[in-house]
Amino acid sequence: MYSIGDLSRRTGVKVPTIRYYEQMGLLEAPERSEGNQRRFAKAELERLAFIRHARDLGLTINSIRQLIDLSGHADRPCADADRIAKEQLASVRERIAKLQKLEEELERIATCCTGETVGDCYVIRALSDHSLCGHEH
Amino acid sequence: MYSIGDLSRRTGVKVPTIRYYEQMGLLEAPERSEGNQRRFAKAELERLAFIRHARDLGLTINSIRQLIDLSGHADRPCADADRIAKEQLASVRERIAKLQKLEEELERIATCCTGETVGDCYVIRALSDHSLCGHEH
DNA sequence: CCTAATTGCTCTAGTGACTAGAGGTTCAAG
DNA sequence: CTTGAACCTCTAGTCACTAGAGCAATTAGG
Repeated sequence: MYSIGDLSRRTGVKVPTIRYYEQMGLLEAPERSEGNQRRFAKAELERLAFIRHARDLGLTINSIRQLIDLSGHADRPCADADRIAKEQLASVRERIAKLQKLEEELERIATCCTGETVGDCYVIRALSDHSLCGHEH
Repeated sequence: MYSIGDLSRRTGVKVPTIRYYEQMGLLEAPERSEGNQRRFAKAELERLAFIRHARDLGLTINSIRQLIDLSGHADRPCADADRIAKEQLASVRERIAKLQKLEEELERIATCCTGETVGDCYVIRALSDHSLCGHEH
């Protein structure tokens, strides 16, 4: 039996966040001590590690809830789990592509500033004048 | 003089978002018609385009406010503007690096699922068992 | 000039995934 | 038995919007 603090130390998930996950239905309401404090079993530790991992991978609370529901039915086809992972992958790739465009543009903006005062600062001019951009966005 | 809808159409910023920016102090409170509707001058159109551009580049409202304050003092050294742009560039690069790690891992997870049912689904096992990961995170 | 459709107004509340704080209770070590 | 850390619940705040209610003003057509 782990206290909420134990769980937090073992998974790296902060204490209020664990309570939040419980509230959101990702963790089931655990047993309580006589004094009403949470006491978690090993299964809950593992589930929290799962949640942590999935969050690190950028899955939303909702996606994680779906996966947890899924994993409760070991007999179902895993196409859904596969789909969630693939969707996540697609969204990550999209975000990367978008950020790389920004990187390019910021690079140009941030390295070309030769002015001495704000009046002729390239950063501010570039932000004001879209036409200085390398490409559309 | 532009109505809020004109401004919205010209900049691509939604009407409620324009009001939100005003509330946040990014746009100054504009003149009003006799019937209390906002009437924007050209300067405000330009400022909104600036804001839009900066938001597209991922700058926070706070950073944008700083840049706007800065641009009001054309005589100041532009080191601050430069710093904001560089910080933004660094944060974008960080985000890209992080996402690329996720991409790698999701790729592995999403493409290796050969199981037919959730019981032996690689996606769910990989999320449960951190040790299946290619690298630390 | 009148009417209807569109656009505008303010205000409140909701989103996601937490985080912070108040004000109180329980637990474990010494 | 005391003390201080850890725990409890509840509310509110974060960021950058978005949605909706319930009205008022504007504009285009007839």
